Amino acid sequence: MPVITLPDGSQRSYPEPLSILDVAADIGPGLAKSTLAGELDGSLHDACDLITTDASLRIITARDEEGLEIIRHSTAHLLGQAIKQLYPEAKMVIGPVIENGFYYDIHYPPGFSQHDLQRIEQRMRELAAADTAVVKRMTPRDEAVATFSARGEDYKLQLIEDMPEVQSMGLYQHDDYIDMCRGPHVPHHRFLGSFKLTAVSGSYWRGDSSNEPLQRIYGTAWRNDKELKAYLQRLEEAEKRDHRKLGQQLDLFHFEDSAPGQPFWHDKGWLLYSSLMDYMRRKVRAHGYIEVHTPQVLSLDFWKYTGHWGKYRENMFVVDESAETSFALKPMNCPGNVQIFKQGVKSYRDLPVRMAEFGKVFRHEASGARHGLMRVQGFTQDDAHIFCTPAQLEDEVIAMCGLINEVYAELGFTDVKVKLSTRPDERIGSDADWDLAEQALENVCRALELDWSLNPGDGAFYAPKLDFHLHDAIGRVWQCGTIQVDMNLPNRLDILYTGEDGEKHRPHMVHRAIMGSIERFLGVLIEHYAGDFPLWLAPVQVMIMNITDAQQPYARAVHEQLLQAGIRAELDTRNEKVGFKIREHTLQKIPLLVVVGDREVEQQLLSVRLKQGQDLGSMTPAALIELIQQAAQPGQNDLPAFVQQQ
RNA sequence: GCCCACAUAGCUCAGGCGGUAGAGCACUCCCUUGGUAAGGGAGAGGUCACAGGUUCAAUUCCUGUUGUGGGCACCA
Repeated sequence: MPVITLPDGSQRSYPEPLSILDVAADIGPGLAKSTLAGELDGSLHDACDLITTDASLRIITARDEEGLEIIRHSTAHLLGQAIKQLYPEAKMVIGPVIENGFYYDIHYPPGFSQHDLQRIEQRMRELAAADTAVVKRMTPRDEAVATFSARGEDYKLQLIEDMPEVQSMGLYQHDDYIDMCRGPHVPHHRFLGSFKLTAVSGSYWRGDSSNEPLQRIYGTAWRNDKELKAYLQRLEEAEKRDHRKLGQQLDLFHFEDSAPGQPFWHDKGWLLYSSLMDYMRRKVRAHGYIEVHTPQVLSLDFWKYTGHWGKYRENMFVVDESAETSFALKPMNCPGNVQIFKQGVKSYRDLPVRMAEFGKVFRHEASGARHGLMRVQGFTQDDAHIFCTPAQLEDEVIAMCGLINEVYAELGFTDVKVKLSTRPDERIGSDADWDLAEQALENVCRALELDWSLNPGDGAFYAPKLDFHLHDAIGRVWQCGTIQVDMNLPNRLDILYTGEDGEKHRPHMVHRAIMGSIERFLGVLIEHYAGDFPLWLAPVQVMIMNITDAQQPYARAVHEQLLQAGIRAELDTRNEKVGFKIREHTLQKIPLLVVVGDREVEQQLLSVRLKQGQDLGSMTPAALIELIQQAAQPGQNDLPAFVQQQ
């Protein structure tokens, strides 16, 4: 005699158990037709599942987020069906839902080519159009084992072995295909159809590279073709702001075979790079840091002493290993900074020492890991190490969080989330130290009311950390800043300070980076701004164009004047029409375009327009200089709005 | 490191079932001196990533290497 409570609070009672779909049908035939599943007392169930007791029920349709996930999950099963028909020897592994779609891992040693993908997708379309019902059956364990044994699905059998406590599992069948799943799934294939297979790649059984390799096929799936199309368009948009593409188009940097994973910065890219570095230098000085600089190449003995050789030799570039004294390029700045701290005797009066180093480090990466500026082999970190007393620890971390958020806001990132990563299984140091360090970080998160969450087990092997995740202009997340409370390196490298009591004490050491790798951060910035940098970062801030040769002397004089004022101005005196010049420099995303013709020369004025097209009318060179100096400030990231306010 | 692709002019790309290649833009020169997103003409430009192999002949086919792209694994 179940009584069903619906989301609007209304109740319906029924004489005997009935399915979720039955309830939907009772509410209305339209709802029944679009029912995908139901949420019963907070957990998702298939539409065919019976309701035997009183419960609250929410019908899930494609409009719900859960509905979309169900569609994606079922499309993965559709992929499975197509694969098994076309490649009967393939063994299905797992097919989960991911952001925007799904994938399926498949054991199929010959591998799938792009051509296979098209073939599979074609078959999926045929299957989706065939108007097939999906039938769920809760199946006793031994029967499920028998089913998958008969079908040669070795991996499904292993998955069953992984859940010894489960006595019956949901098997979903459509036509000749059977898959095991927690569900729910769509009740019928008419809900499927707006999908596309997007990529094929490799993966590993249980995600472990020492296990056998698997094939993974990625797909995207949506409620309808309109959503699918919109998604594919979003992908195109993201492609347009790809930093590698923009780096080429805007002449910022290039890569070449002679230096894999190391950018050649062109003048415009280096202006960007320098602007960022200048900005950070000013910032850290203002926040009480000292800046140091340590050697690039240090002896292997030193790296053995610090422990890096033991742990990271695979990723270290070694110089002349056969020589009597071997050296390696530094992969990290911390040991060098510690060496500076160790010079002389430190008193508690000297602490905290906030030591910044814009140190260039080199890390040899696995061949498949490199990726434009996002993963390079030689890069500069905006690194710092804070040496402090235990009593100072939390305040120092609080100050760092303040600095980090200030920098992000000025760079145009307002949506910042923090993850507290705690001790991993493989680690060094005592549990007592880990307790202390983790507690300090958590205290800070609470005290500052950061938007934070726990990421258990994801800390570095030597320290727990706060990681800062930025959300960019198109919603992607980038992990950039990090704060790591390290109780281990001070021990290992034996650093000490003299306390108030005259005794030697061990300082705490906090590693911290805001941008992380400058190279990578520039990649993020390029994509965030789509190459449209705010005035204070734009490599070229102003382009001066003459209309005919007659204005060349005046244009040159104005150019000089702007350069003298410290403005990044360029001059275009080419024999081209002004419309042509404007088009080119607009495409080069130069914020301010200045035109000088006879009228301007006569009145000693400049005709100014914004990249976005607004005409700012005429102004004197001095007025333009003042405008730029006021607008080109960190944090001032919207020139049209700034101009509007003037 | 693993899976699947890719590498042709400065850039974006076409081409060829084996007979050393083409377009647009950029570049150089000429005409044009034009007021806010492409004025016109001519010219120059390539060891078809690199190394082997097959072949009378390889940019094209095969193998390997390097690099790049999408993922996996890794990421102090």
